[in-house]
Amino acid sequence: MSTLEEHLSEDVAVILVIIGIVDGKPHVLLVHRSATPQEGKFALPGGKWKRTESLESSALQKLVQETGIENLYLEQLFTTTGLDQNTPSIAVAYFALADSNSVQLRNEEEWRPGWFAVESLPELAFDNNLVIAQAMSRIGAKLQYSNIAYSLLPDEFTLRQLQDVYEAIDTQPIDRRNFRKKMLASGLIEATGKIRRDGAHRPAQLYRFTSREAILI
Amino acid sequence: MSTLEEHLSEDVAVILVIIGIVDGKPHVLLVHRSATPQEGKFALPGGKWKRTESLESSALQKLVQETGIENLYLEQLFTTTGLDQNTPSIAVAYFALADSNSVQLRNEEEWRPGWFAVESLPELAFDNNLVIAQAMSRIGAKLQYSNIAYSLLPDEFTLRQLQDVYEAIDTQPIDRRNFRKKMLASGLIEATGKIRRDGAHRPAQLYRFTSREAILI
DNA sequence: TCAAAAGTGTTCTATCTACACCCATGT
DNA sequence: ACATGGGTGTAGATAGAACACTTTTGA
Repeated sequence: MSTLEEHLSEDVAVILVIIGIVDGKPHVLLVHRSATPQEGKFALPGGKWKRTESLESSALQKLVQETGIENLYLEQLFTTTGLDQNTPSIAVAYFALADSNSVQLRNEEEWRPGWFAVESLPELAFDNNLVIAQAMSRIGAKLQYSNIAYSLLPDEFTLRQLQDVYEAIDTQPIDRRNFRKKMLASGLIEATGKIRRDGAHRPAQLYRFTSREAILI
Repeated sequence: MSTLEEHLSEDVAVILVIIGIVDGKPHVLLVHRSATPQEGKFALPGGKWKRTESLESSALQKLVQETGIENLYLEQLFTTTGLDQNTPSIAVAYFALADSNSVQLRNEEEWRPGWFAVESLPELAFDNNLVIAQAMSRIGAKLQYSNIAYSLLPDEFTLRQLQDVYEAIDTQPIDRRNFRKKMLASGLIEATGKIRRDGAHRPAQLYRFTSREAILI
């Protein structure tokens, strides 16, 4: 890569808001900045856009690198300027949804990636707090009229797990009976026929999403 | 500006989907490309991002240049790569809504800007047809739960004019009585007390938007 | 037998849809 | 007087919200 191209590639960054549910609450994957600028702060994972590929490819590649998973829901959020006041640059933000139990965090001394509860984040580098807030807002809206929750859960799940995801994002309780009716009537999920025993109570039926591609309803 | 900076600035473009209603149908403002690449085709107006300002400022400046209006609704759509296969670059697309009767088109021989009906567009430069389709989809959705229609109309308007806007975007007829009830109940508009006479029929009351800032409902 | 979560139906309420007639004006 | 678009109310259908008891299991 020529010196010119190296310089050029610093102009455009891709950053990722990777959301997962941990302990029933939405968490975001953050890394620790060990280099300037904003050294010592936590920040969203990201990288430079490689001019030889599309933005989407760059984001997807970073997503796989951070989570070890291939088929997560990934959507562009927006593009901002001025991450860093000193060097004019633009950052294209994406958000992704992941089943946190399936994610394999990178174990790197330099970055120390980890899950952080969205409701109690520290002050992050750049405008990352704002970017995360926007992502949560978009996810909340989109949960209501799409099946993107598929990306927050394992292939098979109980209706209670599904409801937990909705309640974690909406942060308000949902009536169990109405939720079941609505989800089943939507056609987005179907029973697998299997049941799961996990405690001193009636076993729960397992469901799956009828499609694991994003669908608007 | 140094040679390096000139080169850098070519990497990021801002393009605008400016939508207005002409003859009861949605139209988009296009310009004629008189230079390579894609010479001779029509395209969305746009320009290079100036690294000394924010993306939003660049878009707004271009918007004023094309329409002569300051306070239009402007929203970022998304960012794409590969407008031109040869030189890797990214384009940040915005859409704006304008009262076409208030717009003063630039009268430039080189660009020849004009309004084109969205439903019968020619093949445009780059992926502009796709960008416009996405903009229309977003506008259609947003009309339902916001007041962005304010930007498509003059300050004072009749309920019929407002309904025409909605029908032009949705491309399906709406019941007049239900529409009036819903709009008035929403609180987004209020009567001005004035009436407008324009023909051999009962005069219509004029309304205004209670707010000319974007509001979600 | 007890605790804990799963499963299930009905009533009420609010919202959306469909629909027809009179009113004010200019010609 | 007539043609044109503005203005109004009601009834039926649909979707969402509220709400309590029985079932199955493990300890």
